[in-house]
Amino acid sequence: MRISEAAARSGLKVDTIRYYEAEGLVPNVVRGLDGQRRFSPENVDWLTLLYWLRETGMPMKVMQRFAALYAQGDGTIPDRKEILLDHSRLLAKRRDDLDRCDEILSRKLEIYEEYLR
Amino acid sequence: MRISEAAARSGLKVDTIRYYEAEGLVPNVVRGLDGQRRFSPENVDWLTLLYWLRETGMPMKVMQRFAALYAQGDGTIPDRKEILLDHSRLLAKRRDDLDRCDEILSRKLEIYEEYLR
DNA sequence: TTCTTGACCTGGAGTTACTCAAGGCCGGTA
DNA sequence: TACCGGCCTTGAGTAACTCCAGGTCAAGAA
Repeated sequence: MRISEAAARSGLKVDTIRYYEAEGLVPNVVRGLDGQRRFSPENVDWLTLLYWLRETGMPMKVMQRFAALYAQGDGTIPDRKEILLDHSRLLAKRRDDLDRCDEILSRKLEIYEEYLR
Repeated sequence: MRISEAAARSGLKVDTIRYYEAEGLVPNVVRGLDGQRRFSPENVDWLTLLYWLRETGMPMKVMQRFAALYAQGDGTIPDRKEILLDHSRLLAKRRDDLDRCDEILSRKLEIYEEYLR
């Protein structure tokens, strides 16, 4: 499929996909005879994964490493697993941060309520 | 107190505090006779709030607006309340994102496990 | 008293991760 | 044939820090 559809399906913007490809984050993107990118379903799966990793705060350097491993084939699965497990721990930390912030917000809002009475 | 202590207490870095002040995010910071910033406990509370707002994804423009309202006194509390409520809704969205990503990660990890057997 | 150290200051450059705009190609439709 | 939409590349712009150079100043050591 074309880049606009890949964007719609993955959640990434067209510009971001091109940028990610240039930075080596998207292996195996082929071009048609017209020079345009063609995305396979596997490409789109990969982009979708990148979308969620980014959305939850994975730095590009890590994504780059992850993509390099992905490009090297199934032998790198243990390493990739390690990266995803690390990220999963980051998610837990972020959830804690959200809880902490929620707490602070509700305390602040209570104080506001008192002023408003 | 001095800037390094304000940084330690709020979670922000020294550089970030100076940057935030320059951008108008930190009202009422006074200077000593030596020209150095002195932070009151109220300043530190404010910085701590900014820390958590940033940590959970509030854009600087919003923080700027929030700070401007704060600087104008208690009359702006309804507006500030609105901003914090908006942010609270953003937190809920982020929690959903984390759940969604967790799901995707565990599916991916399952697939990896299968390869590893 | 002079020297050194450490914390602070400003201004400006560098970084990350996009994001947008300019200018150009190409295939399909009116 | 003329236009249009979607694609292309290159390069500039933006957000939010982050770091660095070069300088001041107060306080303790020699």
